[in-house]
Formats: sequence, structure tokens, C-alpha cells
Amino acid sequence: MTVRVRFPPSPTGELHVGNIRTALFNWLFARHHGGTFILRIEDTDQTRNVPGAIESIMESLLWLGLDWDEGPDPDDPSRDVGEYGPYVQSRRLDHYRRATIDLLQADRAYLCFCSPERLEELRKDQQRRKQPPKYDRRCRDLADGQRKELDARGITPVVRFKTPMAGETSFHDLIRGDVVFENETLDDFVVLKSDGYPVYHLAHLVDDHLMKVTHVLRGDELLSSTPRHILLHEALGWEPPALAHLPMILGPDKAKLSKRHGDTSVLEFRERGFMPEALLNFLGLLGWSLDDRTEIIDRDTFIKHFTIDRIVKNPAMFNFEKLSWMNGIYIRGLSYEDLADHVRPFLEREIGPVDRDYLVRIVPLIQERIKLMSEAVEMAGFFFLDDDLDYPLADLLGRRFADAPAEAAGALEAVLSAVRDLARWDAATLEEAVRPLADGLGLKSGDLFGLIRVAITGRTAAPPLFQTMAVLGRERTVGRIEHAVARLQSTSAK
RNA sequence: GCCCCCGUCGUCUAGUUGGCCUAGGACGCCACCCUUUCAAGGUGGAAAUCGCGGGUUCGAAUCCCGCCGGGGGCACCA
Repeated sequence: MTVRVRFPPSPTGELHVGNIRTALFNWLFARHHGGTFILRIEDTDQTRNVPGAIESIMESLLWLGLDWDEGPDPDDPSRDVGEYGPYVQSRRLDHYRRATIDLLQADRAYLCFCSPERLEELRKDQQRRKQPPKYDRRCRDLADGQRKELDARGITPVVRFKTPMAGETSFHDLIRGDVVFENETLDDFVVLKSDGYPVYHLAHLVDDHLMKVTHVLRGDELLSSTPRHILLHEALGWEPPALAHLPMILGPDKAKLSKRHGDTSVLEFRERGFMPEALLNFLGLLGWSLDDRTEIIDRDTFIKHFTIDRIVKNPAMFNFEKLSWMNGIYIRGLSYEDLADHVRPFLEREIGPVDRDYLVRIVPLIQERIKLMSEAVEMAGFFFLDDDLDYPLADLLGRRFADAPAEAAGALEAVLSAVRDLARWDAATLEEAVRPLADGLGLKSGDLFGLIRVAITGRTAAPPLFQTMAVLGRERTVGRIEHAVARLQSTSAK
């Protein structure tokens, strides 16, 4: 039997990291077993569908490198790839209708004419009395006459499943073991809505069956609705797939991670400068581990070793700090060319067109100083400015020159004359020319370097000084030091 | 309220059938080294009475029972 798994998002918005972790585990499981990974769109709630969501979901998956073997065509979601389509539920209504009719004919389901208002009232009343909110089965045993009368009034009924009122329903979960529910704690849930669309419980199960899904790896929040699915399978005479309920991903408040927790959409991670390899690595370790020490794991290694028995049961908090650290590791593993290409869009968004060759020379200076691509703007922006730098005078003076702006100006002038006409403009030559100056000026080299650093970068924390000067070029370096001297002289004159 | 799931350093986790665990690794934190700043890197450290209480056993994080805590579900949402 070849493994077939699916990832079934609803097109209600962007994919967030919790959901894509589920997608990742399914994808890894499929790839590990040489099976099939299916993308299916669950759009049976007509009121919640968001235009463009399908495209955005596909983009998220593909960015992370999670490709599907069957599902909507990435180039044209209105078309399908695979022989079990359509892969969008709104185009599979016949299947759900047929299953519903089967249920009705087998007397495992019934028409319910109760109004939403009545149900709402019922629920409120039950909550007030601290009772479990459950449908009271008023329509379960309607006489034919009553049914006809209600029908004649033009009420469109829903179809409810006839849940057994006694006994228990159990199933085996690949992660949690055997789980048992008392049927009396369940109620007669809706399978087909009055608008003719199926409810999730019915729809996903019909599709899984028709699409020959062998394993369902889904979030833990679905564990408590699983007995309904088992019951439905049984009523339809179908064999349920193997089940595995994945531990949830929590926000810092220990509640299930959601949009309430801020930047959790996958595409936002891309916007902030995370690499897909890093996010994949991080997500793969949320609830799964290779062994007792390995942290950096590439895609192929994940595929090679991914098995369900190494998935843990307990939920995991999403640790942004660790993800950032990991992203830094991946950044440092990039060649200068690749890093330049990664960083370029972030720079260009802020400061316009960037010369790639220049950038390739800059990138070694920031590679081990950034954890996010977006930080390149802050870290290396000064390389691209043509105007005079704008920075607080206090940064330039620092502690050493706080009360001695004239001395600072003098030091910088000494640097200028040592450097301005250098025959060669590279880091070694610059250092040779500047370092000896400190002694003559009666300064510690660190104080002198700090002064120059702020003058040419506008920052107190920056890449190594002489390499920075070398890459920045003679013209900008000299110009910025001159500007700093002028500022210092005008303040010391006061 | 009812049902289900979960419970090892702040966080992610190792701990497969009880002994090699005086509980290992990683992020973060602290210190030192390197050093012109910031990083990166290196070394070391603090940090978990394995939720609590009872058992079983020569021996339990690992088995049993009870309790507590956290989370999830209980829609004509998925």
C-alpha cells in the first residue's frame, strides 16, 4: 500500500506557521515513504472564503519547498493535477450529496427543521444551566406528517447524523494510542447545511475516502471530533484511514498559536527576512526530533529520518529567539553571492537600486552580524548613502571626547592627512597608515577607531573599521570624515 | 458544565522494553578568551527534587493509582 496523505487548508486567509507545520509533517511523511502528498482546498463555508487565499496558500507552501503531487495546478488553481480531482470541495458537491442520501436511506441521518434561532436559544439555555451544549434531537423522530407539514411551510432542512445514544466509540491514534469516547457525550451533528454544502466532518471524510488517503496527520484540536468521524465511516461502510493527532503549537501565552499572536503568517516570515530552509528546520523540530543533539537538519535528512514514532505528544511553544538564531546559522552558510542576492531586495525596497558587485563586497562584512535579511538595511545602509550622515553628536564624541570636541576634530584631521593621498586603498594599507597615529595623538587605538567609525558609518556598532573604509571607498570615507570635522569645529567654537 | 488530550531546565527537546540519568543537547542568560565597536567563534557556568502525593521494586523520569495544573473540543467554522 502506498502512502497517501493530504493537507487540507480552508481559503480563509494566509497560512500561518501552525498550519504549515502540519503541512510539513504530512509532506515529510509522504516523502519519507515515497508516497503522495495531496493539497485539497476546503471551501465549504461560503461565508468565510477570501479571494486570493488559495494563491497565497500555494505560495506559502512552495516558498517552504512543500510541493504537492495532486491538487490545484500551481500555475492555474482552477485546474487540477492528479486523478482524484477536483481538489476543491466546492466542486465536489455531488459526492457529499450522494453520501448524505446514503446516510438518509440507511436511516443513519435525518432531516432537521429547527431554526438557527431556536438552536441558539437552546444553546444559551444549556450554558446558563451549566449543561453541555448539545442538540436536543427534537427532529430525530419526526412523524412523516410532521415532516411534510414543516416541508410545506418552505423551511429548508439540514441533515443531521443519527449518533448512537449509547455505547462507546474508540479508535487508535498513532501518536496517542487508544482513545475512547462515550457516545452519550456526543450529539446529532449537522452533516449537510441548508445551503446544500456539507459540513467539514462529512466533506473531509468523503474526500479522504474517495482520494484513497491512507494516513491523516492533523492538529490535536481535531482529536475530540474524531469519534464523529469514526461513526460516520462506520455508517457509510468505509474503513477509516490511520490517524495521528499532532501536538499543537502555542503562542507565548500558552494558548493555541493564532493570528492573535502577531506575525505568524508564513509570508510575513519571508517579509521579515527568514530563509525557508531555516523556518523548515525550526518547524521540523517542533514536536519531532532526530536524536538527542542534532539541531541543524536539512531537507533531505528530515525526509530520510522522519517517522511518526519520533513525534512527541505535548504541545510546543513557538520560540522566535531560537528561530532567529537558526536563521543566522543559515545566513552564515551562504556564499557571498547568494547572500547578496538574498539581501538585495530588502535593501532596494528601502534605498533604491543597488549595484550587485558593490553589494558582494559589502556582504562579507555583515554576514555574521545579521540574523534576518531585513537587518541588512540597518547594518549596511550607510554604504549606500550619498548625503552627509545624520547621527547624534554624542555618538561621535563618545565617552572619551565628550568634553573635548576640538581634540576629536584634531584627531580626525590627522587621519585625513594620513589617508587622503594613500597610493593604495585597501584594508591593510589603511590600517598601516592609521593605527600608528593613535600613539602620536596620545590616544588609545580603540578611542581613535571609534571616532572614525561613527564618522564614516554613523553608527557605534559596525563592521570592522578598515575593511569598511576599504569597501566604502576613498571618496565617501574622506568626505564623511571631513563632514565630521566640520561638525566638531562648529560645536567647539561655541 | 461535560468530554478528550497533555505535564523533564524560562523555551524546544533526549530519555524506545525501569539500573550506563549524580537527567544529556539546543535557544536564551551569565562569565572569561579572542578583539578597534558590534557580531561570529571558543571555553566555562547558573538553570529541571523529571507537576504533586502515594504505591510496586533491590532500584522509577521511566510501571500502577489518586490529585493538581495547562490546553483543546462541545456551530448550518474548518
